[in-house]
Amino acid sequence: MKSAPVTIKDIAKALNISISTVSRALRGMPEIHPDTRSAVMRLAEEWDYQPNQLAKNLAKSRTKTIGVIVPNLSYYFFSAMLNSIEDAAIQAGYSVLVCQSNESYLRETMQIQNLLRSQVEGFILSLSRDTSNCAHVERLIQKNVPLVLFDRYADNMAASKVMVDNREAAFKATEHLIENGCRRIAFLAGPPQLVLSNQRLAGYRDALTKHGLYMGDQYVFHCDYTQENTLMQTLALMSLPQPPDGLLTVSDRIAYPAMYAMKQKGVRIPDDVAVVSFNNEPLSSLFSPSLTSISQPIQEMGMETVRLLLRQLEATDGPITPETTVMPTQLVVRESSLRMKSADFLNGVLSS
Amino acid sequence: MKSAPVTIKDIAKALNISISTVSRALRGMPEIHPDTRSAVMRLAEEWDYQPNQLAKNLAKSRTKTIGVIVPNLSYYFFSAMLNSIEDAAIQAGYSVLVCQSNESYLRETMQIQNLLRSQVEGFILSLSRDTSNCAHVERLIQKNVPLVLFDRYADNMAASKVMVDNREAAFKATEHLIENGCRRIAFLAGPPQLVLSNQRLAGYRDALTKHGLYMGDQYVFHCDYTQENTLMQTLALMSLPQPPDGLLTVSDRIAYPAMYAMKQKGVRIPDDVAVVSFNNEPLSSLFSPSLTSISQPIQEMGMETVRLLLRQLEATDGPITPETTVMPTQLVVRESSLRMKSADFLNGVLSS
DNA sequence: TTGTATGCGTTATCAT
DNA sequence: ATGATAACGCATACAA
Repeated sequence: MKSAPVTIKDIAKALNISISTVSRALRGMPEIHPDTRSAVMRLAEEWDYQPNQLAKNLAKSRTKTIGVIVPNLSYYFFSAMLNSIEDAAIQAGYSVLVCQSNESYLRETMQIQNLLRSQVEGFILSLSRDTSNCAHVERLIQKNVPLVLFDRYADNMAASKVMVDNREAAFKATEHLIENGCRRIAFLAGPPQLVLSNQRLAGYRDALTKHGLYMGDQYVFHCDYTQENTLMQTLALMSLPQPPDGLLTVSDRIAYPAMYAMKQKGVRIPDDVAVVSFNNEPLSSLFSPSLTSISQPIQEMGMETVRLLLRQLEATDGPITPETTVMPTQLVVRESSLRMKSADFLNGVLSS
Repeated sequence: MKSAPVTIKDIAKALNISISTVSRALRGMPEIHPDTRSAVMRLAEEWDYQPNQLAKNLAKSRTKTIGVIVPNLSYYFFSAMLNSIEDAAIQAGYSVLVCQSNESYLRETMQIQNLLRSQVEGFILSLSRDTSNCAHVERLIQKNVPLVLFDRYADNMAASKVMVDNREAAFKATEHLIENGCRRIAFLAGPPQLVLSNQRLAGYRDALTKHGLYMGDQYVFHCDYTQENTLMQTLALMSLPQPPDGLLTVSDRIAYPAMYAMKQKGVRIPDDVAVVSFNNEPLSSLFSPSLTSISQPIQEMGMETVRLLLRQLEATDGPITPETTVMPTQLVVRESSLRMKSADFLNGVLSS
């Protein structure tokens, strides 16, 4: 039971002037007489007038709003990206509508439709785990709706993308394990339909091959990002006839339960199994052992994503050719992968 | 550069009928002739017609939308609450607009204003860390805008609230520490302006007093929820002339860095210091030692929050008297607080 | 400097 | 069963 909100019509009536004058005064147009303006402002203030954004947007046929859909905001990576995206968007005068797909293809499709109906002018999108069919995204592209994908994208899509060099990152992570004496390196991958998971898998294979350690994918297991599933996959991995002595995981969120399961089994980290992961969440440094992880430049990725979208939003002449930005990663070495032999340690100390 | 979206007017023109007929057909009104309806539907489908939600809402003067403002979605508690709230809201035919205050009072005020302008019909709100002045919320109440606060609320506000029994929870957590042999129990509290922090502080004091262990607040330190600050406070705590042998923290998010700092200092957990915390995040069971924590019924809290809001939204006769729901918590005991003396252990084994 | 009139895309109240 | 037409709250081109 709330009273009807005050409109410019109310103000106009009270002041005995026309609504257009009120409208102009409120928006600070220069042609308005100072007295009129101050009278309008006073009343608006006093009545706590709030412009109706719906009406405003409808009248201008513009919302200056972009829709953001991510799989799940409880993942550090996505909530951090959201913050970065929001900052950049606000900076550019846009506001943001956020939705979660909850890793569901169906929900993703519905969210796109909802946002479309809410007249968002463009999309920033990271695909759900269960999205293999991309017809819904293709339709956006066909309609020339400005769109940028980040992190979780699909191949063969004529859309702008922002991502890190997943292959290279996995390659250097794997090499790091090799340098630390690992010979049987396992990979806890993500769902097979995730491009980024496959790219990281490729980097992992390449590194092993380069060092003559590739023995097929017997050490590759796929996880679905849930804790239970990861625990199971890890146990399966460790009960292999020849258990691994090194482990690469596709995400910190997978590394945590994996490390837990191994510790429960009496496996020492890094001595028995060295671990490297992806994402470098703030928590990864607090675990014991602290977790070596690939860090992504989240801040910059968010800004870049918005930049690519703005380029499309503000394009005047025809559809824009999609751009892809590949950003660099950094391996943050911590305890979970450091197996310093005493000789190496001494060398390190002496040479510094 | 996207082409103008199709409207009912376009469909009407193409079919040579009036827009009202199209509108009715699209909404499945019974009075429409089957042939007309199917013709309209066909074209709408073919052209991928999307109703303009702005226009719809403006015409109906209803948005069926509720605004949710939380401090930060990267906290597990808040993103989990959001999921629960969204589910319940959708269930009731409402959609949700989410905003983060980023723990800033200013931002919180702006978000409220933005949501108000977007014509949300009600608010679900958890106050920012920096919110001590509550004029912005009071104004909502004065305007009779439906509103429910959860978790982070302020006292003396005539609004509906959902929370857990913080005092009781802290009391039983502290008693648990005492039962496990702790005699000098410290409390890493949150910012002093957070009501929930003070309530937990009260429960902590009461438990100590009851057992004759209260020695003033020399063991109470306030954290601001950042990792760095928590590390510092923990180090300060441990360098007290008589360091604590038990630790209660106001949040898992504070417990993680605290445990990390202690381990760095060679403090053994739980032997030297036993730890109990709040929130029972999924990760708390993966740390080593696994973390004893107070669990809140997030799913139920979200549903209850929405229920209280709906009661206001759908009230017809005058303003509703605010309701407060206090929900139960559960102490989930794990390794960080379990100091089983060998005798107890044997008893436990023998009696089972 | 101000007012009038029209439109934004839809719903809803009249008629017909 | 369908068609005009007036809202909804605001912006804006055109008049005055």
